[in-house]
This record gives sequence, structure tokens and C-alpha cells, in this order.
Amino acid sequence: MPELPEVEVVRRGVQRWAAGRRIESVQIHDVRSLRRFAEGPEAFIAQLTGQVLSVPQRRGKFLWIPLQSQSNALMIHLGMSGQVLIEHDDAPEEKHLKVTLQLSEAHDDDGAALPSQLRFIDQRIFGGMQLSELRSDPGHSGLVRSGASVSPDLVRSGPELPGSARLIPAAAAHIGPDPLEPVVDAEWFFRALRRRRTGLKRALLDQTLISGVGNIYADEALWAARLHYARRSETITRAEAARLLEGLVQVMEAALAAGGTSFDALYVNVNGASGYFDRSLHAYDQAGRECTRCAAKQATDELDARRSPGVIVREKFMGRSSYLCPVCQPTPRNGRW
DNA sequence: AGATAGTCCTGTGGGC
DNA sequence: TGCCCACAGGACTATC
Repeated sequence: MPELPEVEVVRRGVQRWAAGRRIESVQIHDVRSLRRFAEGPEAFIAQLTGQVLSVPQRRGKFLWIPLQSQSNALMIHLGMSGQVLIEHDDAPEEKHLKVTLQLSEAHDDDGAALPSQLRFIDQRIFGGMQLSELRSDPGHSGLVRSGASVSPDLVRSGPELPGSARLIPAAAAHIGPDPLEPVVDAEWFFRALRRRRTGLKRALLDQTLISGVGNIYADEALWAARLHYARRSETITRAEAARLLEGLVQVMEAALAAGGTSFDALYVNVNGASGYFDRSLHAYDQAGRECTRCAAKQATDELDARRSPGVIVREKFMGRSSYLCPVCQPTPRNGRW
């Protein structure tokens, strides 16, 4: 399930392999992947063909590639099962191949031909591609902290200069900043949560409040911060908000360093390799396992000997699974529901 | 404005 | 073996 770190892995891959290259042709294998593009598949092909891909950008789980000399961008959302692969023309067609962009030829330093197809693959079709006008970002917050270095040999238009107004596709203008953007600090997060009257996990998953957090990292961050998913956002303390944000940033940066989270072949980077962050999960999908923090406390005799270490449980919340340690993340009391 | 339900999808796996 | 159904979830819309 691609969340922010996985999308960032894809963004870096697209930057490395496709930025600066021209789109020679476009092939739509399944129009359902263009469902969100109101102008239709013919307009999609017409507007994209001949355009040059600029440096890919990302906010939360939304990825977009500005088109050089154009005021719009190719927007990509991976949804539940989307993949972007850069492959050679003769690679066999994937079962769930949806869109193929044929790119202009390019060569590496040794003169070997780079793969020339950018393929969008999506099994469940919750993701998709569209074209969207770029506008100045109302929630402009500067550069993405985790922004990768640019390869000048491949990219003709450089990254945005610090302090320049950031542009964002209209179709993604409604989402909030993500945890890796500099504007999101402990005080900002505290105030954002306090403004809402809802449960913490609901707030984390609300992309208009903070973007990029999905079910996996929400559970991991709540576990890291020792907070229950139903804790009321309007009663959060500064210390709790700071813990939760720290949990989010740490789990996302660790996942990014590991190349993303993958449970199966649904998520891979642009070269087809899976990340391995799933080995590092503490809560999500860990039902029945002893809580690692409780176990560590017990090992150092910090835990009351009469209490047994927590076992991760799965609960239904918001129509989806939530995993938590009942010992570390107790049900809220004192009217703080 | 917050919460909920419905929609879009397909592969998987449990139950019978 | 094979059929059916529940389940998985991100974003968006409609409705209360």
C-alpha cells in the first residue's frame, strides 16, 4: 500500500530515469485509470504527446510531473496498488498495465540505452493519471525537506530555487502539507489538531489536515507516540502532538531509507524492486504478537511484574483495521474521548 | 463541520 | 474442487 515514503521512492525513480525526456507517444490500455480526468482519454493523449517531463514533485501521496513549457502537470496517484515502472520497450506487458508513455531515447554515461517506457500499472484501479493546471500553492510552505539531489545531466530544468513560489496542480490543491515539509513542526501540528473535534486517527487520515499518512503509518505513529486512535484531537497536549509528529516523521524517514513498505508484489520502485520496511513494523498487521516496547520494558524490569506485556490487537475503526497495544495505548479516559 | 455510507476495483482466502 | 462472500483500502461524493 503506497503511502508517502513509497510515493517518494517512485518520485526519485522518475526523476532519475525520466526527467528531461520527451513523450513520443501515449498508449491507454484501460481508460478507467483516467477516470479522474474529465476531458477524456483523447485529450489526455493530445495534450501529453510531444511534451517534455520536468522534475517530478510530491506532496503527501500525490505525485506530479510538470511539463516543460506548459502550465500543467501529469499527475499520478498510486491509490492502493499503482506502480510506475521504467522499462525497455521489449519488456513483456504486465497483466494490469494501464498506460504506457513512450519516451525519447536517452543514454547513460557509458552510452548504453536507458529504458524508454514509463508504464503505469494498477491492479485495483484506485489510482490513476490525469492532467492538471499548475497554480501557486495557497498553502505554500517552501521546499520538501526530503527533496533528493538533482542529476543535472538528465534534467534540463533545475529544481525550484529556495524561496520561489511553489506550484501545485489544481487537482491536489486541497490537500494539506505532509509531515516532511518544513512548515509542519510541533506547534503547527498541535494547532491543526486542536482546531478539529475528532479522533486522532481520523485526523491523521484526513488528507486536507495533513497529507501522506495512510493506515499503516497512522497506526505506527500512534504506537510510537503511545496514543489511542480515538483520543480526541481537541484535547491533545503540546507534548502529545510533538510525540505524534515525531513518530510520523521517524517512521516515514525509516521507511524511506528502507525503500518503502511492501507486503507483496503490489508495490515496487520504478526498477521493480520491493522495499523491505514491513520487517520493521511494530503495530500494523502485528495482531497476536507481543508489543516490542512492552517486551523491552519487561526485560529491564521497568514493567510491573504483575502486569503481562501487551499483545497487539486488531480493532475495527472507520471501517478499516486498526492495530494497537492495549497496554501502551490505553483507551482514553477523563473525558478525553 | 463531523460522521457515515456508498462508489470505484480485483485478488485472496475462509467457509461450506 | 469450486462457489460465494467478506475483506483489503485511498479518495471522493452525497447525505444527514
